[in-house]
Order: sequence, then C-alpha cells, then structure tokens
Amino acid sequence: MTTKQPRLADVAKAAGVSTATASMALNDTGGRRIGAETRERVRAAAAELGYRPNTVARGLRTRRTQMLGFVGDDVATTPFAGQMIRGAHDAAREAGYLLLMVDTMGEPDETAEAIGALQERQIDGILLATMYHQVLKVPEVIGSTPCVLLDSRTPDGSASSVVPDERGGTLGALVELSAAGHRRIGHVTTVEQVEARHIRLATWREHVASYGVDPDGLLAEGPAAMSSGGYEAAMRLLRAPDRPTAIFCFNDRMAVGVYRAAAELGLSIPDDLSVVSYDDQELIAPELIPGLTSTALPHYEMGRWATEELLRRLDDPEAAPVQHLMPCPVSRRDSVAPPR
Amino acid sequence: MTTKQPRLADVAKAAGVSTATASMALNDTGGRRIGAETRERVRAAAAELGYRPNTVARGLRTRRTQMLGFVGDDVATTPFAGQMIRGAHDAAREAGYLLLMVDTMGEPDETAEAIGALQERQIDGILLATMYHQVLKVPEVIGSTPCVLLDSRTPDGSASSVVPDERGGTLGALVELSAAGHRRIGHVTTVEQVEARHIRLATWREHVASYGVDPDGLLAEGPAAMSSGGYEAAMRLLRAPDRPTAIFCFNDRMAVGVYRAAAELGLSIPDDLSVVSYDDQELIAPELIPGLTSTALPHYEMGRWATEELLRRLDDPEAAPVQHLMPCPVSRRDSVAPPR
DNA sequence: TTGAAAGCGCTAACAG
DNA sequence: CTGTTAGCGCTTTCAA
Repeated sequence: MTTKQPRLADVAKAAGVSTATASMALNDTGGRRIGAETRERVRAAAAELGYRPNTVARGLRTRRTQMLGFVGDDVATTPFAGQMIRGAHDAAREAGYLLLMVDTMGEPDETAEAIGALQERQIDGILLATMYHQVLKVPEVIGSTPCVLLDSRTPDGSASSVVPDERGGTLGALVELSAAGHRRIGHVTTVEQVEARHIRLATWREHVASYGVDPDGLLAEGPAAMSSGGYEAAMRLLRAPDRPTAIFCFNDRMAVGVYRAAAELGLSIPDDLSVVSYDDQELIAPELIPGLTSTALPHYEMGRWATEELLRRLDDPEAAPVQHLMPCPVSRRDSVAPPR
Repeated sequence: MTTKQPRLADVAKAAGVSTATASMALNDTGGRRIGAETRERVRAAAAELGYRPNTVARGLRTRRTQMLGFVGDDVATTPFAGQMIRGAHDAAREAGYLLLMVDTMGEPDETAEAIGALQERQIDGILLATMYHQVLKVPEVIGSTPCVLLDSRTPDGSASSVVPDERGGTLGALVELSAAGHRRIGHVTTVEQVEARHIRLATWREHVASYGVDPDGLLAEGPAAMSSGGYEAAMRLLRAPDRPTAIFCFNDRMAVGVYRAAAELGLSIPDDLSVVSYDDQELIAPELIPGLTSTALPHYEMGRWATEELLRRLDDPEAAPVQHLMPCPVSRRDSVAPPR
C-alpha cells in the first residue's frame, strides 16, 4: 500500500484554502495575514495527511536548500574526523540543516571537483575541513559560495577559520609538569614539518628557557606515525648523561614509544619520569598504564564553531571574516609526579 | 566581481539553439536526435560560460536528486565508522551520487526524524548503518524509499543488507592457531549480548570440540570496552591448572588485556602463548608487540556493497532483497607460534 | 485576511 | 534533427 506523498495542494484542499495561504500558515510567514483559526485548520490538515514539504521545490524557489557541504581531506582514516563531523552535524541539525559530505583523500583536484559537485546541488555554504592543522588557500572555484575553514586557515585571513590554540594547549601540558616541580623538561617531536610541530616546539622552547634551562640537548625527534618514532627519540633523551625528569610528547602515539623506552630502561612512570602529551586520543591516552595526561584537540567544538560561523555568514555575507582559536583542554591522568 | 551563474538558457542562446536541444545535447539524452555538430557547439558554449547544471531544478523535474541518505547510529565515536562511510562515499561518487549524512546517536526517535529530514530532501535512497552488527527492524517511516541495511539485517529478510561473515572470520582466526598445532584454544569473550559474541562463541565452541577438546573451562568473559576486561578474563584462564596454549579474543581491546596478563605471568607471546583476535583495529593490532594476528571487519567493503546494492535497487525497486555476508580477512602478524 | 497567478531552472512530451 | 510548451511543488508578489 504505497500511498502517494501529499503535496501542499492536497493540504490546502483539505483545509479549504489556497496553496498560498497553506504555505504561509505552515511557515509562519507573510506577517499577520493568516487568521489564527485558519492556521490551525491548515496545520491540522497537514498533520492529518502526514504532509512533508518537498524541499527541492522549495529550494528552487527560495534558492536555499538547507544543506551545507562538508569537504574533508581524509574522513576515513583519521580518528579525529568523527568528532569534527559530529560537531558540524549537530550544529547544522539544530538549525535545520543537513550535511552533504565529500572526502577528497587530500587530492587538490578532488577538492575542486567536490566543491563543484556541491555547488551544483545548490548547497547554502561549505565547510572546508582538514584533518590536521594547516595553512592553505581557498580554491578559486569556491567563487562566492560562503565558506569556513575547519582546522586550517588562510595565509591572509580572507576566510573565516577555526584552528586549535596549539600554544595555549602546549602551555597547559607544560604547566602540569612545571607545577609539579619539573625544570628539565624534554621534548619528543615529529620530523614532519607541520604547523603543530612548529608551534608546540617553539612554545616548549620558550617555556623551558623561561626557567633558565637550555632546550638544546633536551630535544629529540622521530616520525610520529608509529610509536617506534617516539621510542627511539626517548631512548636518545633518556640515555643522555643529564636526562630530563619529564618529557612532553608531540602526540600520544609517540608517547606510547616513550612509555616503552622508559620501561626498557627500568624507569617507572611517573616516579622516575613524568610524561605529558598532545591529542588525548581515546584509544591511547586512557588505555596506557599509567593513564597519560594529554592535551585534547577540540575537534567537536571546532566543528560546531565552524558551522555556526558559516550559518552566521549566510545571513550576513559581508561580515568580516574571523579567525578563531579554540582552546585545548588538558585531560589530567596519572603520568605526572614531582621529580625525585 | 560576482558574476551570475549561467543558466541553461544562457548556454542555449550562446549556442543558438533552444533550451530543449541544449539540455539533450549536454545530457546525451533523447536518442540520436541531436546532430554531432550541434552537440559540440552546445558543449563548447557550456564550457565557455562555465555552466553547471542546477540539480535542484533538475531534481524537481526528474524526481531524482542524485543524493543518498546515510543514517548512522554513531558516526563520531566509532573508529570503524570512517571506513564504512568512505566505502559508501566512494561507491556513491563513482556513480555520480553524494551522501547526505545524519547521525542518530543511537536514538530510535532520532532515526525516524532523520529519515523524515532526508525524505523531505528527496534523497533517492537510504543507507541505514549501524556501528556494530545487529538485527533490527526498518522503521515504518521509511515507506517506499529504497533502503539497504549496513552492518545489520532484518529478522525477516525484507530488506537488502550486508553484515560481516563472523563465522568465516572466526574460523579464519582459529585456523591460524590450529594450523600451528594448537588444540587447547581458549576464548576470551565479551559479556555484552551482541550478535558478534554469539556467532564467534558458537564457532569457537564448535571448532575446539571438533578436536575433541572440551570448551568448558577454556572460556572466560569480561566487558569488552576496556582492556581490563580482557586482562581479568585472561588471568582466570592462564592461572588454571591446565591452561590453554592459545587464546582467541573477542576483539583487539580485550587482546591488549590478554597481552598484559601474559606479561604479568611471565608468559611470552607467541612462544608460551599464541593469541589471535578480531577487529584488526588500526591503532591496536599492529602496534602491540608482537604484532597481533587479527581478523578484520570489512567495513569499507560493506559500505561499498550496500551502496552498490542500493543503486541497483533504484533501477529495479522490485528486485528481491538480498542478504549479503562479507568475508572477513585475517591480518597475519607475529602473535602465533606452535605450542611447546 | 485571502486567492490567483507567475515563475524558480530544468526535462520531456509533442509538434514540426 | 530541432523548437515550443507544459509542468515538477513550492513561495511570493499582486489584486481583491
């Protein structure tokens, strides 16, 4: 029994009014022209028939589709992607929008393609999301489509964007250590030349120097993709004559390697060595023993903010772009103790 | 300099033809009525103007939007979600479709809401995805919208669906052990009463029994969410008088606990104890030392299959629903050796 | 306070 | 082989 979807005309007929009146009654539009009694009658008829507006037809008329494009550069393999999408999704839904998702696998050509495909569908705006913090130019093809960058920013601030406050987050982690009394704080960083590396490294350098400690000799690097990078780097640091009493890791995966190195050298965490890290990854930080104190990347919040900003810009396309820094909260666990 | 988007009429005018001809020329439709020369002229004009069809207008006319709804029950927090989405996304894109995503956070009311929101947007079909294998009924509100279940199935086979071949995957893992010579194979399972538990447990029971080994006494269970569940269960198994020479774990997280238990008891993996597991989670199985042999859940492939099946059903809505079992391949690593 | 009618941009049936 | 015309279902003037 597949009944035909009712159209607005059906509702109007059932309520004994014109489609114009029905439309206005349902949308609360047209000022105070619709009588309260009429509105009720229309509403009742719509509910009775199980009417759902056809947003394609509406979109053709209003040039608004209530859809936002979400262009991600690697939705699948990045564990953070979910939170970012979810933040964007929630904010969108609350405002009556839905997300059209495209994954570009990081290929620039794909990005242009994706933007085109979204524009064909008349999305109201686009979220351009990257899976790690970077600086990039908005593709030309975006044209006048409203757009907000998620986890990246433009060199010139020409588009609204939100990125994590890496500096603040790094300081948050370091303060966990210095508040416990550590001064010789080592840093295990990644070899990849990414924004996050530069900011975390510079902030760490500044922080230890502020205690009169020389950062050189307390720094080691390795590839961040697997824990072995952290292991090797930590080994170098911990076997040095004047080893650090604490280590700040570029990320949780490297911290896994640091834990392994410490264990191998007979150093107990946190008694012989304190460790803090970045990312606060769900499957890692709380699973390590002892639990790893780590600064979280606020993916959910960034997703939300970007969407809310995009929605704002839909109403006011001329508003000045804003560059937002999202705070990175520290998840405190059991990997920090005073030095002995 | 925001130039107005060109419409089909502009292309037609530029090419000196009617909009009907332009439409057919661009879409290769209307049989052999369009002259090759005309088609070229239209194509050139379109390219020249940078014409992109307005798919909203087209959708209103054709009642096809080239969009698929993807309803997930927890996109954000599940590490597998990405692969499933990506599989669906790739298959959709290849066919010229885009995915409209909604996350229901597992709430049934949200699911009905989501389906409604998607139907309003006239999506051509819906993928109903769950983040773990389960049996459920398709919500009434789906009506006549074509629909395929992803990682779940209906009790009555009334809708097409794809789920992992848990039985085959379990056997694959167990054969790794028995081929190495193991007979006393223990099983660490989850307390949660999910499909996966039942199938893996039953298959294991059958397998060890086929070697004349009594499964009872080789089974232990615990919560699967954290590794401690696996730790406790393994402890019980490994401290027993006649301990197993190998353990098959419900999933990788529990395997982490099994590794810890073995280490604590001074048992080396794989020499004193072989371990195999399920899920092949990216951040766990290859990161453990030694690398964990684990059966993978084919999320990408399931996402693809479901989408391709949905696309098939769009062309032929009357086709009989099909229940697909997707094979689960084993990722062989270093956690298995012959018993000594 | 309401109805009639135009039209969003496209495709498809019907003429020519 | 091509043009004319009539809508798809909705919103929004313009009249009444």
